[in-house]
Amino acid sequence: MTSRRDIKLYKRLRDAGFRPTPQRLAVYECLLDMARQGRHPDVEELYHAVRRNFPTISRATVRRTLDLLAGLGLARRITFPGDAGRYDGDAHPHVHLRCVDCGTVTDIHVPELPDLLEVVAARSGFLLTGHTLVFTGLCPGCRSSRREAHATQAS
Amino acid sequence: MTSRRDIKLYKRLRDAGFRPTPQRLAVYECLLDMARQGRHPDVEELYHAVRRNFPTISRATVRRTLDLLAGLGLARRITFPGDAGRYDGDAHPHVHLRCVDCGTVTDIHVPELPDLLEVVAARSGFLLTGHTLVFTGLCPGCRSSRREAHATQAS
DNA sequence: ATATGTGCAAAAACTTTGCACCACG
DNA sequence: CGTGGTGCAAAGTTTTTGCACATAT
Repeated sequence: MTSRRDIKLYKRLRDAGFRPTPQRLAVYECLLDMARQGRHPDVEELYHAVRRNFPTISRATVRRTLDLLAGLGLARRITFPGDAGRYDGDAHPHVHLRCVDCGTVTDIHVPELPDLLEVVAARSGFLLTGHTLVFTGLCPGCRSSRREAHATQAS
Repeated sequence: MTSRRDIKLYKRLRDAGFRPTPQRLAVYECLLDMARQGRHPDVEELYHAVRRNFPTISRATVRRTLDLLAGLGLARRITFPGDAGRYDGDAHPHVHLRCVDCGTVTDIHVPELPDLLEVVAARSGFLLTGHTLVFTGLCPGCRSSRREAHATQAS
């Protein structure tokens, strides 16, 4: 299970004074897999996913590892109102879009984002270290199904 | 306590088929007061604040009212990783800055935001209805105190 | 050896929900 | 009257914490 990709984490952990335990590598591996599929798991989902390859891991370790990864900048924690905390293995600055109807979360990389970051940093005097940018609305699919619904019941 | 400002809420509620109860007006009033001071209370804080003028109100009503206001677009719910949900009485699109050291949350209105909204909408096909934009980092104050700390302990 | 990390389970924190009573329309 | 709203308390979720055992340096 341990792939080439884990080497990055291995070194990163050592450099930061943490131990590259199998649990941590497994959680990271799993998180990256899900990110590649555009999935943003919560602790429970990740726990079950990791468990398939690492049957003895505990929820607490999954959570602690995720927070550790987030602290190292290797993962990002995103919170949506009315939802458990989720984690994204894609650490590059990007925006999350959440459909209020079907609940799916989509990643979108906008080229204007770095500019916005600079503007915010300049205007605030903050030293920026992270961000959580969530837009909510109706996804294309739910827009059309909602139109149909209206057309059917109303006038 | 009921001020001119509540008239807006009064009509808004009626129009949407909800009753303009004293509790709702009181919560809204209080939320706006805090927003004017740049504060972003959670349910508990708001509960105690409203209680001073409305001693019988319950936490549940505060929460239900806040969610109602958020649904009407009169308030905004913001969630920060590792923190209870907070509410902002300023419903205009703006960005939140949170200091990871002292925890304070600052509002910042950036003129580039509408542009970003448009780009996101265009690129995604979403019908955007809301957003939660949180940047995290070190505020100017904590930047300097951290420098001092380093200067003292390290080399 | 010793500082770190893990797993389990208990505790805490936050949010939602059911229900009896009240009030406006 | 009936629908919608409130207050209280219980139940449900999610997250944090304490502690004994295991592990890597």
